[in-house]
Amino acid sequence: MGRSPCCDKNGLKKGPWTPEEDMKLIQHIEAHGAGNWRSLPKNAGLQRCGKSCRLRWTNYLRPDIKRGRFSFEEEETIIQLHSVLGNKWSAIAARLPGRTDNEIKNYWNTHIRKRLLRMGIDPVTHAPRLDLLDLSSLLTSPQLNISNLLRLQTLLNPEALRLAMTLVSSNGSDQAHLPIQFQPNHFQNINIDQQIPPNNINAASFHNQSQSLAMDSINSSPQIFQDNFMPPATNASHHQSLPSFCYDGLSFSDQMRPDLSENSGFDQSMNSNSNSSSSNNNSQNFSFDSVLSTPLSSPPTLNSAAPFINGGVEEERESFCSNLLRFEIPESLDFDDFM
DNA sequence: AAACAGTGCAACCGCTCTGAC
DNA sequence: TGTCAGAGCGGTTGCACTGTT
Repeated sequence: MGRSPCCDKNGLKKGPWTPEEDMKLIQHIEAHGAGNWRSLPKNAGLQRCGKSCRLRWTNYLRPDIKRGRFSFEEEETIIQLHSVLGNKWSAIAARLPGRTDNEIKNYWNTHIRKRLLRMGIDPVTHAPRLDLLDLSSLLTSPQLNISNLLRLQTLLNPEALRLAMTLVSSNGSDQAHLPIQFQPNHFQNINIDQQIPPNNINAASFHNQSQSLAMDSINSSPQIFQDNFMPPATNASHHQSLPSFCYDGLSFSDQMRPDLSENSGFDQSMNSNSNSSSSNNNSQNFSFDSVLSTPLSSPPTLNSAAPFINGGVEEERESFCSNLLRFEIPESLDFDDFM
């Protein structure tokens, strides 16, 4: 629409800011306040365009900017908010005092996104995806066999799982032991995602969480993987001892339920989750309603994160990231605020 | 020790959207 | 209603730092 460029490029400096430029900008804003970015460079004696000044101020020089590594809580909050808001970095930044949208975006792209991908979680949808996992490492795991894959079937992308099954079978497993679910064309019948109402974002989100929790158990340590996915216990009563977190409202059939040992990391994770829920009514039943009943006055709950606050190595964080994917969203949270 | 590759981050670009006038 | 400035966003670049060979 014939709009003039934001600044005259001729004679304007680009690139890293010098301390002198920073001082000029800070002193000018302290004296006159932020705003009028177009005229600010001239008034402040800066050879920069207004946009560059605005970005420098908002992303770096603002006195309330918090520098340094993201804490565990911040990281958790980013993931939680991103699952709800998507790439609305400014909206996310508004919930993280001292952090800028640009900083959060960079941190997401360089750290969180990569880590979610390594965990086999789609950073866009926050859904677990086996095709994003390092399948080769899974397949070389001594714990991998048909039984283990059977246990994974409720959690993973069916097509990817079928590929895994094919690979395992080709490695010498007896295909005669393949259950009916793994026969050709059967996976489409257990496509979990198809059971989620396509427009029910909340349901899908929490559905993703439950899958993410399980995926994290798989990914975080071989021992947990073994605990959760070694040959099935024959005691069917285990199902009854499980919280119904994974299944409520999702129409999982009994056949699709993972058979988890009572003392598995998965189970413990579930229990800790229900224990930390403000709506916990001492029942192990977990429904979306209970998740949504967290009071608005409290920020997104940071469950059991204390040992890793502002510390801990990357591996620790990864092994603990079941919490990262655990959401407690206040029922009265007005999502319109974000939009 | 040097060369190289990988990584993280600040900063920029180009575009769209929003609200004030 | 059109124009404009500011804000926001996704993508990208350049450079410093670090780890590996």
